[in-house]
Amino acid sequence: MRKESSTNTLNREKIQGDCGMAYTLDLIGGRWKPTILWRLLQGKQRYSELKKSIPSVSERILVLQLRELEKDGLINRLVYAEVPPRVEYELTSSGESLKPMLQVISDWGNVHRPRNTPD
Amino acid sequence: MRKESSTNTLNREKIQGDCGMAYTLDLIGGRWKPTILWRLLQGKQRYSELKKSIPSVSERILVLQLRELEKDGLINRLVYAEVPPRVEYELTSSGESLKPMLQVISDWGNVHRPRNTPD
DNA sequence: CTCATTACTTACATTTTTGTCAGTACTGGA
DNA sequence: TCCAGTACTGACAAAAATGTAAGTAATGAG
Repeated sequence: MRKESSTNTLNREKIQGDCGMAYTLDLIGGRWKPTILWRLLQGKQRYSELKKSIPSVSERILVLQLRELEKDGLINRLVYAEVPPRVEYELTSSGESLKPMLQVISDWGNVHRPRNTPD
Repeated sequence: MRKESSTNTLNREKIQGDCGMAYTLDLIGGRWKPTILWRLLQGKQRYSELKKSIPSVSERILVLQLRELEKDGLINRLVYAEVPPRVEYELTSSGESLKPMLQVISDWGNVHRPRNTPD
């Protein structure tokens, strides 16, 4: 998915190495990652529950974002040897440690963003 | 640059309307925005100074990111009627209000990221 | 044997972001 | 007239992110 040595990738890596902010933002910056993390802060969730609670993601993308969060050590994927399959996702301790930060980010946004009109 | 009604764009807008976190992350999430904001937290900077302090950005992208930050109300663009031209960028009060949040994001990243080896 | 259930994959297409490189506009001074 | 200096802009190209639609694997219930 990523070329190894495009200027784009090199720049990304360079910035992240220099700047904690860029690193953090890359981890939580995917389209659906904030939503997923927010859900998981409420506790462990099955794949199907996540899917239901975020109806506009396609499965492909949901899985993709979950895999990245897992690779980055923010969530755990718990597979139960059952049929039909059961897979649960939960925050790692590293993921949990995001909580205060996510709260601050959320608060800033809620103060400054234009709101959706509730119907 | 953006189609108005691609699923992609609609999803972005929907999420942002529902979730302060997604809104905030979209504002500060561009490749060079954290770096630019970090610079500007140190004070007003001329275009040429920004360019010099971030040597790997191309001018086109630098300008693009500055324009977006401006559109989103985080920075001001001050144009002096001089020749050769002089343009300075500074944080708005809204931009300044990001400071504690950026600090938290930066700190989290610095604790958790793998470091660049200093040469 | 067939079906329902769950958690995915795969192939492909579209949209968005980022980057390259060359050029422009202005004007005061040599 | 020609050039230096500053802050851009434009045409084009590559890479990355996101989305669509259809299919797969396993197995216990009926």
